[in-house]
Amino acid sequence: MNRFQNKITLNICEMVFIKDPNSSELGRNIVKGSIDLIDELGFEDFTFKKLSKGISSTEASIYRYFESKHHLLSYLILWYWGWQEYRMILSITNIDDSKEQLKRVVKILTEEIKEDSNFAEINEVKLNRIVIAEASKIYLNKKVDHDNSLGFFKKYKEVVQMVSEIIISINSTYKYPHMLVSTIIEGAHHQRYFAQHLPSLTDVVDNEDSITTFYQKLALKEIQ
Amino acid sequence: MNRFQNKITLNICEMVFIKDPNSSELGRNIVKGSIDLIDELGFEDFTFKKLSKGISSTEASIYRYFESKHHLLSYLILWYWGWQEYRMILSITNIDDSKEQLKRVVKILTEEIKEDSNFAEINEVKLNRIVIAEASKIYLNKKVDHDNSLGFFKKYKEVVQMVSEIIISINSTYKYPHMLVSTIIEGAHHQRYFAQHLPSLTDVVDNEDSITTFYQKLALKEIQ
DNA sequence: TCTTATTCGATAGTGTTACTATTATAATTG
DNA sequence: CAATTATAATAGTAACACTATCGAATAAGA
Repeated sequence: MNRFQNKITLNICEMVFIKDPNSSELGRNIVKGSIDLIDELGFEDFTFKKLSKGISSTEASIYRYFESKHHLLSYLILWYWGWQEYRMILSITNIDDSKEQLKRVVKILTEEIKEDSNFAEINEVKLNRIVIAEASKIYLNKKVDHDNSLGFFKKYKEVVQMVSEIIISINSTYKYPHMLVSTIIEGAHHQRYFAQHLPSLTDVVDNEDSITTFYQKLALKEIQ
Repeated sequence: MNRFQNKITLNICEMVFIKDPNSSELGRNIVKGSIDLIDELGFEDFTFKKLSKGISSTEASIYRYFESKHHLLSYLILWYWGWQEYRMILSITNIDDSKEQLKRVVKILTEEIKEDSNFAEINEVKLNRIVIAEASKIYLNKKVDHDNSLGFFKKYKEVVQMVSEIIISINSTYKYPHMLVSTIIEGAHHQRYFAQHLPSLTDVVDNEDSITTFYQKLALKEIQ
């Protein structure tokens, strides 16, 4: 299983970092430490100063890897979507029925994340919470067009494109595949957040994954 | 028409401001000026110092109305949902068919906003752009539970509840009305933003409102 | 009209954040 | 071993998010 690790890591766009954090111990500590700290404090209260204390390094050293905390967050999100893409590809390998493929990828994109032992330095559960609570901040700002041109959202787009192609193979005349997919992904993230903090905006019941069920059914009904 | 103005304005939760901005010229300038400036600069680069210059006042004076820029943004969003609620109520008055009601409220929640001359001091077009690009920041942070307990999201919840009730009157056994409604609202906002900045995540075509069409159809198919 | 309270602008100040710059030392590579 | 590179340590800056104080203008009440 480990053979995938390098592949995914290396795929991350070089524009997002100054020096590849995967190339050194300090770099890996920055990534690992930032996941812990952003999850704990939220992105607003997260600073390089606090991170540097946590990993026994200095602010200036972290700046040699990432231009800003915004870039570091973008790196984490990019890694996440690379990882999700890899999980999606695995999950539909050898599955011929497109509807079954769709069900499986929607499950991956909407379910609660469990830790993946293949990537020791990344806590996927925490990273998923970060994606839910912080990811939109990397594009909801005035630098979005610039960052987009540097490839910050490439992996996310690939994921959307991949699911869209499955949808088209189910119904080749369906007009809004990308809209449907991005609605499902963002929607599922919102629902998980609402379930925790604003429950009256959702209908989540315990001991069943109503979020995944909801979006799986929604997708199939919609594209018929 | 003007008779609605006070009603909506007064409905805004008092916890969100220190002094009611509607009670003075300065207060109204703060609101008007902040809409212009947040739309122009984005919430991150927006500061009370810049705003105070723009309205020829001082930072300290603005702090007498709002505890922080976060509170000011929350006020704007709260106003927006109060306004949307009022538009929704008007749009379904005397309409008996629940499906037609649903189509109409979904249209209001997903369409491109035109200016409403009833509220001179608020530029609804700019405010809508702010809601799309900045609104999620008022709940995607560690203060969400506290702010929720103070009623910051009350109007948004009421809007979701109102549409959910229409859905239930169409299909009383439907299990996920709130999930569907919040998915539609957040989804539509995302699609408008993606259409501008990340077009490969959506399928927007010019000279037709595909976003409204998409969500109207999605809603009806889903609850059948 | 005199008093009192409120509002607002002006100014100053504080701690924190998001960086940048410099230097010395330790580790790695050729 | 020499040369390069990586890192830690330290210092410094401009901007930001406030807080505090004070005095002038205005409005409200007696």
